[in-house]
Formats: sequence, structure tokens, C-alpha cells
Amino acid sequence: MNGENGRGDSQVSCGTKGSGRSSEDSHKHKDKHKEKEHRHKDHKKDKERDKIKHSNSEQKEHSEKKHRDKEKLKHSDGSSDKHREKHKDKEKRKEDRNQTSHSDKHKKEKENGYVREKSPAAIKSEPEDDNSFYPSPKHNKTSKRECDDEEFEYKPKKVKVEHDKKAKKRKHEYEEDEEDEDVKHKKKTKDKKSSEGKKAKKEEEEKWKWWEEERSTDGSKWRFLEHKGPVFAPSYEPMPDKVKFYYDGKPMKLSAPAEEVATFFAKMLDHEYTTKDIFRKNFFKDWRREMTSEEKSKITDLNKCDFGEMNEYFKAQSEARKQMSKEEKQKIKEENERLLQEYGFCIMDNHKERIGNFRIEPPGLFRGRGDHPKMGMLKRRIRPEDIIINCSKDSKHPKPPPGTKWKEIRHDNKVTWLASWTENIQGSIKYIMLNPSSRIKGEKDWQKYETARRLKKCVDRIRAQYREDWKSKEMRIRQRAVALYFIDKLALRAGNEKEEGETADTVGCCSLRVEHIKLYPKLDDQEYVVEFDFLGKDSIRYYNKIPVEKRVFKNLQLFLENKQSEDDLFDRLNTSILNKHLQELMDGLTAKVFRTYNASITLQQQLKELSCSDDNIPAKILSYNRANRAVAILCNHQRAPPKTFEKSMQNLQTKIDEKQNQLSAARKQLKAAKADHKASHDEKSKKAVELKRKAVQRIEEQLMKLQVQATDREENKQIALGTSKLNYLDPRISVAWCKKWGVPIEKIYNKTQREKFAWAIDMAEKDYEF
DNA sequence: CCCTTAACTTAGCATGGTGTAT
DNA sequence: ATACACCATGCTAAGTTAAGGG
Repeated sequence: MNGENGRGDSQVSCGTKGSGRSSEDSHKHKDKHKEKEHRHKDHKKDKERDKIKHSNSEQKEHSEKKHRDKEKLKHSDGSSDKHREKHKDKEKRKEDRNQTSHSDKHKKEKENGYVREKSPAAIKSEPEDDNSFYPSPKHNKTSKRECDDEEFEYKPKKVKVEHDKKAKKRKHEYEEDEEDEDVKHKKKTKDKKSSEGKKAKKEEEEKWKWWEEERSTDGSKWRFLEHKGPVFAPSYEPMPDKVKFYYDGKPMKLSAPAEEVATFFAKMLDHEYTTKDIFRKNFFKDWRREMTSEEKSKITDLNKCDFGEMNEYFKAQSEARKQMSKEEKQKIKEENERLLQEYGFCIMDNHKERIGNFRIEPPGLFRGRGDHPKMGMLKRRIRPEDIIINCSKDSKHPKPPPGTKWKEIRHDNKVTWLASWTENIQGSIKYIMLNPSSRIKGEKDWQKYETARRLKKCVDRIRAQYREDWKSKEMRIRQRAVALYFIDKLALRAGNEKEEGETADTVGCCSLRVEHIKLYPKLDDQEYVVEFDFLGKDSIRYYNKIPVEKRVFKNLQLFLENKQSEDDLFDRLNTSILNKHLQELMDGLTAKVFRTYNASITLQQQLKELSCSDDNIPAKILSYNRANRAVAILCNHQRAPPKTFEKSMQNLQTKIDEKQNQLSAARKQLKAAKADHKASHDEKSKKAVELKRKAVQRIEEQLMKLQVQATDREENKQIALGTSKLNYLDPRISVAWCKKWGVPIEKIYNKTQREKFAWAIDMAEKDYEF
């Protein structure tokens, strides 16, 4: 069923990253990413690619007719100033009108293909309502449209029962919450009896199936919210006097504020960050700001600063921490647990929910990723006065630490955060929000996958359209169409514009520059190859060579005309334009939905392809990991090879060799036993043969397991599976797969992941189709 | 509009606890 | 019991997107 919608995996083969420096010249920022370099090992990748590569066939190109209107498409002049071009677009709007016949057609398609006709069935058009996918018993009972079942996997009976139970429970809890909270808390933490009660309640909470409840439709995120506020970073503890800081070779006692900032630097001394010019410059500037005027006049050169002793001190400290006795460690653990119990949860709409990050980020030196212009700047300490608290009016408001106040307390139930503050490096806002296992996050996650599944239903239509748009007379339409093709085929990110000089220079699809692609009319045995080489999110390099359709290729050539290498490839496109267009194609469609969709559909396809019924469990898991890996490659989820990789690989190999020896020994014994049996034909020897046979079998299995493990690890060397598992793969696919093949879910999801995906684990059956 | 910003998701890395082998 | 590898977890940076305001 999904087959026709998938794209024959062509995208899977594309995520390969190439080797190191070859294409570096095209990189403005080449030298700055040394630390990432080691990732770009390719023979490994080639192997990987071969494994999951499939016919990379594009549909046959129709012979491209010469477009007579090429003139129109030409860049007006050498300029690539986006804004100027944009004005031209405005002028062109008249032309757009011509296009309306075009877009009208699309609208109609839209109605037929996906947006159901509203009038006939008198059913509220669900896809237009974002909340529509939530099970609504009424609907499902009366309206039996295919899509309902498909979208909801709805099991009316079960839900009904649960609902009733739920209702009772909710009432119960509600009554409980009516009690004086204060009294309750005290009671619970004090005596044992009530702590049991607490446990019971907790268990109840853990079973809460929010996914079987209806969701609010008015845009509010909650009705009641109570929490204790954030936990602040521990205050600064001055250095012992014996630990000295030296300036120009002479010991110097620093004022507390200056000393604190100095310790941040001292702690990082053996990180290569501290050798970078920008880092040092930024640090020094910010550090001086914390100094007394006296210090400021003395300390004028960072190179004359010696943080060595401080650095040693911290190393000793962490060593001491490791050496702590069990009891001490236990004590710390308990303290952490207490903090978690007190501050790690909130009450949201009658349920106790886990908070994601209840600790405020401690001060320190900012470490951006990649080549960040602000690296080394001081991330200042956050005080209560910086914090905005969000909670219910009728809740017990969190108390600020004695002698302080909050910046503000607000009661905004249109947002999900409990507290926020503005960070001083980028001026962006940081939030305290709930854990992924919470209702509020889970619903959103579920919704994300439902949107992706809706895309599945209309992706053919959308693809047909962008292919059509490659021929448009309008430059902006063509650019949009080619960009969308990349986003779809290569799972590129949208690519917002970024303020230059404020962040690392990274790009996504819409912000690709001329320097990031190379065109090869012919490369080896392939035609129309595009080579991508750019730094994406987190300054992770994306390197890929892929053959594209001729028309795309020609368009790219056109886009490149008269441009400099630092000019935008899609000078008439940005994420806002693209997303507006996507919104018109499907309700809720944005660029990132393609990533979710393609990731999930790829997993499903790969699982189908790779799973083999007579595999044992480890082999099945290997298949799963391979499917997962295909997605990670598609999404370019890389990691630095683990530091201990080589060594642990060696260890594993040793184990394998040992096993092999064991095996041949066991085989010999088996042979001997057989011979023995042949000679004597007695019961005893027969039993011995059986015994030996079993032993051989067991060892074979163990060997197999080890080999599988080795393969898996090798293939995973620089690929991170976690990100896609956590963010892109509809968990119901995995759950269904586990059920189908009898693989315990614990083999696929760890505890945290099971908590996050509880909804999927509960609702997906073995026949679930994404 | 067009730009800014709030809100929320996605991302890789450090680290420290845990489980396993010795 | 100890050492060590591994993995879960926390952390926080860096994206995307929609909405709001000038």
C-alpha cells in the first residue's frame, strides 16, 4: 500500500558524505572545521551506500523543449541581490495571474485528492482541522470513511472502556487535587504510609493514556499549571587561596567576579577551543568586563595569563569526585533525587508530569558549534530577576529564592513553557518545558507523524506539480520547484537566512550558495551529476554527489548564470515563500514534513525489504538497525567516531577469533564423538554425539551474534541512529515491526524512548502502515 | 508587507552511572 | 572487587515555523 508512494529509495543512496578535503576549495570556511574532518571517511560510506543503494532511477526525461521564454528567466544582470530581484518579482505578479489557471487547477486537485469535498458528507473536513486526527468517538462511529481508520488506527471498543475508566480516575484525581496542596505534599514526603500512596498515584499517572482522551480545540495548551520554578545554578565557590593565578609570571589574587570567569577558561584549558583566536579574543573582552578597574589595568594580555594551577585544581577535583566513597556518592544521588522530586515535576491539568530541563543553565563560556563568531563569550549567570514564570492564576505560584523576585509571573495557557529567560549571547529566549513523555509533547509528536502520513497521500501529486514547475516561465517558480525537489529527494532542511557574523556560516536548501554545488554534465558513467558540499546545521558537512534529472540540471545551470560563488543559488526563494507555497499544497505542510515523511517511509520500506522471517532475534535487530541507518544516512546524521572505537573493535575481533577457535575445537569433538558412536553404537555414545552437536550449535550461534555485533558497530562508526529514531521515525512503524516479528520492544527502545513513545507502543498493532 | 521574535523541534557531545568481563 | 567499555542522560546550541508589529 505504501509502495506506490515511496520513491523507490533513490533518496537513500544519496546521503553519503565524501572524503575530506577534495572539494574544499569550494568551502569558504575550510580550515575551520578540522575537528569534523575525521568524519569524512569514505570507503566505509561507499560500503554503506552499496548496501542500501537501489536503482537510482529517475523517471525518464521527456525531451526538454527549448523554452522560448528563456529570456524571461534570465537574470536581469549580473546582480544577485535578493532584494532587488524580489522587487522584480513584484512586478511580475501580473504574470502570476497568468499562472492562476495553473493554480486553480491545483486547487481542484487539492479538493479531489486530499481535501474532501465539504458539502456532501456533512463531515467536517478533517484535514483542515489540525486537531482532526485525534480520535473522536462520535466521528468514528458514525462516519466510516477509509481515511479515518487509516489515520487513527482507531479501536472503538477499547477506547470506550478506557474512556470510562479514565473519567472515573480523573474525577478521583481531581478531588484529590482539591485538597490543600501544601498539606498533601508535607504528608507525603514525611511518613511512609503516604509515600506508598504517592507511589500508587504515580503508578496511576504512568498509566495515564492521554492519547485516548480528547484534545482541546481552542488553541489553549492547558487549563491548570502549577510548578515550583526552576533550579538555579550553584553559586560560585571561590578558589582556595593556595591555588594561584599568575599574570606575567607573578601570582595575582583576583576579585571574585574576575576569578569566576577565569575558572571558566581554566576548566577548558586542554580543549583546543582555547587556542583559537576568536575564542580567546571574545573571552578576554568579556573577562575584562568583569574585572575591577585595577585588574583591568594590570591584565592586558591574555597570553601572559597562566591558569595552569586552576586547571590542575579542577582536574584534581574531578578525580576526587571519582574516588568518593559509595556513601558519599549515594548521598549526592539522593540529593539529586530530592531535587528532582521537588522541582522536576509539575501539575498540568490534573496530572503530574515530568519537566524536561528544570535546571537553569550555569554560567560559562559559550561554545558555539563549528566556526562560531561568538565562541568564548561569557554566558552570564541567570538570576531570578531574569526569569519569567508561567503558571495558572489559581495555582500556587513558585517562590523565588529568598530576597529575590521573578522578572514576571504570567498566566499564558497558549504556550507550553513553565519558565523562560533571555540568554545574553544571541539574545534568544530559553525555556523550561516538559519532558517528551508528557502529554503536551506527545500530542505534538503524534500530530507531526499524522501530518507526514497525510503527505504520503498526496506526495505524488506534489511531485508531479514540482516537476511541472521546472518548466515554468517564472524564475521564482522554477527555483521553488528545484529547491523542493532537493528537499524531497535529499531530505535537506529548509534553510533560513541567518544574520551574518552572528552565527556560524551554515546553510540549508533555500540558503544554498553557488559555491555549495558543482555541476557535472558527465561524471564517470553518470549524467547530470550535482555535487553538494556545504555545512549544514551544527556545522555538519553535507557532501553528496547525485545524478539529477536533466531538467533540474538545466535549471541549475540557469540559476548559476552570472553569479559569484558567494551569491545565493535560489535568489528568488526563501523559506517563507516556500512554506507558503507548501501550505497551499496541503494543510499543515512545511519543508520539514518532507524530512519526517521520507525518513519514516524509508524505514518502513527498508524494514519490509530487510526483515527475514527465519532470522533469529539478533539478525532481526541488525536488520532494524540497518533500516534505521538508511534513514540516518538520508538525513545526514553524523557523529564523531567514538574515541575508543578502534580499540573496542579490536576487542570484539579478539572475541570473535576466540569463538572461532572454540568452534573448531567443538567441531572436532563432535567428529570424534560421531566416530566413537559409529564404532560402538551404544546409547552412551549417541548421547555424547547429541551433546556435542548441541555445543557446536550453541557456539555457532554465539559466533554469529558476535559477528553481527561487529558488522553493526562497524557500519555505525560515524552514523548516529539516535536522532532519527527520536525525531523522524514514526514510532508506530517500529512497534508494529516488533510485534510482527516477535522482537521485544526493549531491544529497539530504551526506557526513556519507551516513555516518550508510550502512545505508539500502546496503540500500534502489527499491521500498522505508516 | 517585510522583518523580528517567540515558541518549539532537532542536534551532537560530554559525562557519569551501570553493567560486564576479569 | 575492580577496571573498563558502553550507553543513557543531560545539556544546550541550532534549527524551523508562525505570528506579530512597524
